[in-house]
Amino acid sequence: MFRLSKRVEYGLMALQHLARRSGVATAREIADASNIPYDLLAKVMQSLKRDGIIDSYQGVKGGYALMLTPEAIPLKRVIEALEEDVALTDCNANGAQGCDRFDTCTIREPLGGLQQKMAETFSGMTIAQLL
Amino acid sequence: MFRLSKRVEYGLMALQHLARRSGVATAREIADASNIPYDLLAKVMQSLKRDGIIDSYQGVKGGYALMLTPEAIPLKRVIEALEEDVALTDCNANGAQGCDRFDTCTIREPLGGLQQKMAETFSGMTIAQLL
DNA sequence: ACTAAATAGGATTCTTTTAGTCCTATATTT
DNA sequence: AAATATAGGACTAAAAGAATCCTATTTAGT
Ligand code: SF4
Ligand code: SF4
Repeated sequence: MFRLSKRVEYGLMALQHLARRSGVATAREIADASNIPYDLLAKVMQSLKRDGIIDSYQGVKGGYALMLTPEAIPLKRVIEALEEDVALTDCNANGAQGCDRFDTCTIREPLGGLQQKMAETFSGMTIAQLL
Repeated sequence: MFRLSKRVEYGLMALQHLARRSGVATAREIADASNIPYDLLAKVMQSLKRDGIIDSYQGVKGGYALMLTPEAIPLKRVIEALEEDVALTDCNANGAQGCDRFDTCTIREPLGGLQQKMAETFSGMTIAQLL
């Protein structure tokens, strides 16, 4: 329980790699360096690109590069770029539609506070702290 | 991602219920009150009992009651009583056996720190804060 | 002694999520 | 034109999570 998904782990490794080399790196290069499945990493990179955390260059000599300084990339952003529905509870993620018990639930509000604290923790750590 | 398991949600509801009534309550009563599947709750209660958070009484007029004051039951304990392998990463949960990349992994240590912060968050909130 | 109501716990099944793979299209450099 | 990259859809496999079923044991009350 509470595991970071592989997508997120791979994403962090990739961002760390990019931050260290501060230049362009290909998905293949990163996959080889970190021993992660290329196909999966490719998807992860695409998601990070869509979010605007990294930029991409196609074709030969292409690859990926950071769009921001490592200090400006909190883990929270990385996680949310790679996973939808990041939340402690269904209600927290999708409101009343997320859970039948929404109206009667007696633990919903306190858990909302907890979620808040979690978010702060993940906002407080950045890629810079992985270097 | 990051969802509390149903076991944990149900466990928290049950503990809240017991804390509010400060006496004995049956699994059936709690299940009905909170709209949760009885069979599943029954397992959850057994786990909480094994951990020593609650006590149980068998037979007619039996049920469950808190062994501790609500203030003395941090969420961390509840979660760990109900789930094994609570950790952000496989390595964090099972050490080197948990992951092939253990030796070469470059994000392991920083994530360890993050896990630490998470643990503090969950230690800092107790059942008393659900009342 | 018997019955009813409760916990204890094993085993199994169903569902959902996560991880991984495969294939094709498009862009760009040489 | 060929080689090397990203882009992205579709699919499959594996694992985790949730729920259910069934049987045994304990205990209060009659
Ligand atoms: S409303 Fe209550 S039961 Fe439903 S998801 Fe939120 S916390 Fe869980
Ligand atoms: S060693 Fe690295 S890859 Fe393996 S589980 Fe830990 S963080 Fe993830």
